[in-house]
Amino acid sequence: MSVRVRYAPSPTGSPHVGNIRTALYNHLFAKRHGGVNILRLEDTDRARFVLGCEEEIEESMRYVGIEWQEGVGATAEGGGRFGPYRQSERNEAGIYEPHWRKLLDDGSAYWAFDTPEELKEMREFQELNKQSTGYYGGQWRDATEAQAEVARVAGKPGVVRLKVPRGEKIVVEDAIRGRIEYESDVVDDPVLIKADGMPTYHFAAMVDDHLMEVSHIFRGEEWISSAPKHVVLFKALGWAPPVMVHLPVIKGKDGSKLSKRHGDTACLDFRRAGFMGEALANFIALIGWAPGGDREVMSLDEMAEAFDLKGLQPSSGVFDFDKLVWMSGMHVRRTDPRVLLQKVVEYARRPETEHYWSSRVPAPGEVDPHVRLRGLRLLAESAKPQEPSSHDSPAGPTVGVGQASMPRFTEDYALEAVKLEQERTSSLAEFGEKCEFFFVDAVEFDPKAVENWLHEPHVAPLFEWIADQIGNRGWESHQVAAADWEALLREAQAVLNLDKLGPVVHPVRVALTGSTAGPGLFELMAVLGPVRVKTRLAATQGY
RNA sequence: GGCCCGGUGGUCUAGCGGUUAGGACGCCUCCCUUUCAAGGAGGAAAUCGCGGGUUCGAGUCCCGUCCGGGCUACCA
Repeated sequence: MSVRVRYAPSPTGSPHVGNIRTALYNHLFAKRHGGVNILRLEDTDRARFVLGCEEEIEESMRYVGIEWQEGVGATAEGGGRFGPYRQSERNEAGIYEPHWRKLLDDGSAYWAFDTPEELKEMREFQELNKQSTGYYGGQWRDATEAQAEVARVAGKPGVVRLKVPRGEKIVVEDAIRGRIEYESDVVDDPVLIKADGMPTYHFAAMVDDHLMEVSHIFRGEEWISSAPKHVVLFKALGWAPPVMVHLPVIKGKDGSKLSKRHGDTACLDFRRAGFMGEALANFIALIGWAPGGDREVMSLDEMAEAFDLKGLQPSSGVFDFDKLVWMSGMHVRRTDPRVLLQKVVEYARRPETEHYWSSRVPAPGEVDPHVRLRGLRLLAESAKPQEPSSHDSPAGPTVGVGQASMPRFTEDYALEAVKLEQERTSSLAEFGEKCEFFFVDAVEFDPKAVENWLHEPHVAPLFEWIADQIGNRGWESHQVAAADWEALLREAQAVLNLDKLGPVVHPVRVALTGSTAGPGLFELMAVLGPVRVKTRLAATQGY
């Protein structure tokens, strides 16, 4: 049997991470078995339809790296040979009607004309008598065609309901949990066709799954209690049901269902926050799925190769943001620096990035979003293609003729900066504040760092000596390797008669970066270049 | 209320009748080191929700119970 799966969201809002995880599993499973992944839109509820969210669905999927070969947005002609793939269009095309007509004809379904008031009354009565609530027939389940005709002629709006057999056992086979049995007497008769002529999820989704030859249904756990209805429906239609896979929910840190309260929950929120799609995919895939062994950090391809229904979890999981950050860092480190720079620049240039951070109130201990944005902007700016230069030095070509003129920022310079920060950065956004000092004219100092390292008496003569040496050695006209910087600073240590390298390294670092933390000093100096080093050293006078 | 699903350290999980209950995040200590990370080595942290059984032996099987979640719409 060939694997055909579908992600079938309803366009009622931007997909959150739980939805996207379902979509991701579809993709992984399809890829694992060389099958087909379908994107189908369940837009049968006109009241809840949200304009523009179809794009958000596709964006979300592309962001985390989900591929689909068929359906809405697929490259195939018309989306594929089972189109259309929007249920509203399918209904218009008359795809569902013959099937519910057939159910009506053979007595598997019936017309019901209850008013909302009548239904409400029924429910209240049931609750009062501690019965299970639901529609178990009322006066319409066994009404004659003549009675139905009377109601129809009277202009009463009617719905088509499935006639769930009574006194039977309904067995649902769930791929994760196994066999689940239901007394058919507690399964109420679901509406198949609404009064407005639209099919409900129960009907449209199942008919489509069959027509589209779907082999496995991946969907949220909240569907599990509707599953018996679907089993009955398939049987009534004379079709074999697909394998059902009910996925556990993703909860927030406090154990409740993930919601706005928990911060970012929409998939695209994480793109705005600067997480690479693959990292998010890796992280959410592992809530509810264990690849076996001790594997955790995986690419999409690796996950697809390892994906197996057996690793799926029946219990719900908590979204642990800290672990996402860790996972994200692991992916940052795995990424080729050139690709990484490209991603950072792309991120920096996306308008939503600016919106996201500028409207954000920083949590205690969180970096100032404005510093982050400034760094991102500078990074993107420098990575702009410049007029061609003959030499591709990391320090970049110099502007003007004077010896001490400031080298311009180039893409290569940005690349070197990203390379140096790569292993200590855990998201695209973080490159903002991490790389900022590479690009600014005047470094912003951390008061504490200044206090600790710039007030030592040896600092002024140290900086002076280094500046002199840069001049004396004629370093300003070319780039200087990290090893040469190291040699210079070690010499400074000897000249100033310091017993450790620390008192040399730390003040210089503060002068150059404004901070006590960061990449290796010598490497960093090699990237900044002699001119900038000298300038920054001089700028600390007065501190 | 009714029906259904779930329950291994704070979190994600391995386990599938016999293990000192393993790994990962987070936390702590140490090493590496010019700082911060990363990396390496350790540590604290789970009587496997609880109570009964079955068994020589149970996280693993059975029953009960508690807690959490879902559904109970002409929403999906």
